[in-house]
Amino acid sequence: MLNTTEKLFKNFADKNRLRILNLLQQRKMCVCELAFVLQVTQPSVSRHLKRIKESGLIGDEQDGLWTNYFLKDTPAGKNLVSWLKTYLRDDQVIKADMDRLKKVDRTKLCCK
Amino acid sequence: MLNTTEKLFKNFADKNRLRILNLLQQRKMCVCELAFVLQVTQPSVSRHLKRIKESGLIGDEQDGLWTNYFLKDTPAGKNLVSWLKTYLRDDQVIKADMDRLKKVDRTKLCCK
DNA sequence: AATCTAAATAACAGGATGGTTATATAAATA
DNA sequence: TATTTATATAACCATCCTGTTATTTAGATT
Repeated sequence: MLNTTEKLFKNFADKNRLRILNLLQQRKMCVCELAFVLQVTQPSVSRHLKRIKESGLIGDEQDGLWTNYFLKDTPAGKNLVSWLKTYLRDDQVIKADMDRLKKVDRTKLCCK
Repeated sequence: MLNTTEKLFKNFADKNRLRILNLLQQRKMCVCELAFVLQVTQPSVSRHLKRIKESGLIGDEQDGLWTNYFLKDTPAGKNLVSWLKTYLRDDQVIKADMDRLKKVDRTKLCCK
């Protein structure tokens, strides 16, 4: 319980994971889309996703070669994530993420 | 903003800081009381408190030789901490903390 | 002024974290 | 079946984290 809570909050204790959670609130996304929006490497995103998934906050589903990650409907998590959305709305980095999110096209991304 | 949020959540991303925040919700406490209840060393508690204080969640006041730490009334923090209280209520470690909290007597503690 | 004592700080060790590049895996397609 | 491609994993490195013990600081007391 204490351990679960610690793990839950660890998800929110990193800038890039906050950005990922904020993005997944908009829509499900694959790894290469997230890597593009965050502007970090694909393995880095993969590892963040793995961690968040282990705490039960997100799930994934296969879509051909792509793996879509999405927010799960957890009692504790959803509240925190939706709180995030409003709280970070005016942040410059978050805004820039949202802009890139609109432009992203998964068919033109990744290792090509 | 993103940085502030990251720092805020880092406070909650450690077991002992969760315990400290939970305890401070009961009453203001000095360092040696916290060290006794958590059963860790005084310098360890001092450093945790310093970190939490830097994020603005807690404040401190002098009381003779003692330094009392207390939860501050911050918009973001208070919500999270009160959520903590109910969420962790049934945890064994937290319960044991509460028991020790009742027994603690600062006049008989510390390096003596 | 000298001495106690609660708290802060310094210094250290072991382990976690987060980024990178290189490589392996597995689904889709030729 | 061979190849392509999105993702996962491994290996490495620098940094941070958290606990410890030893020491310093500063408020009280004698």
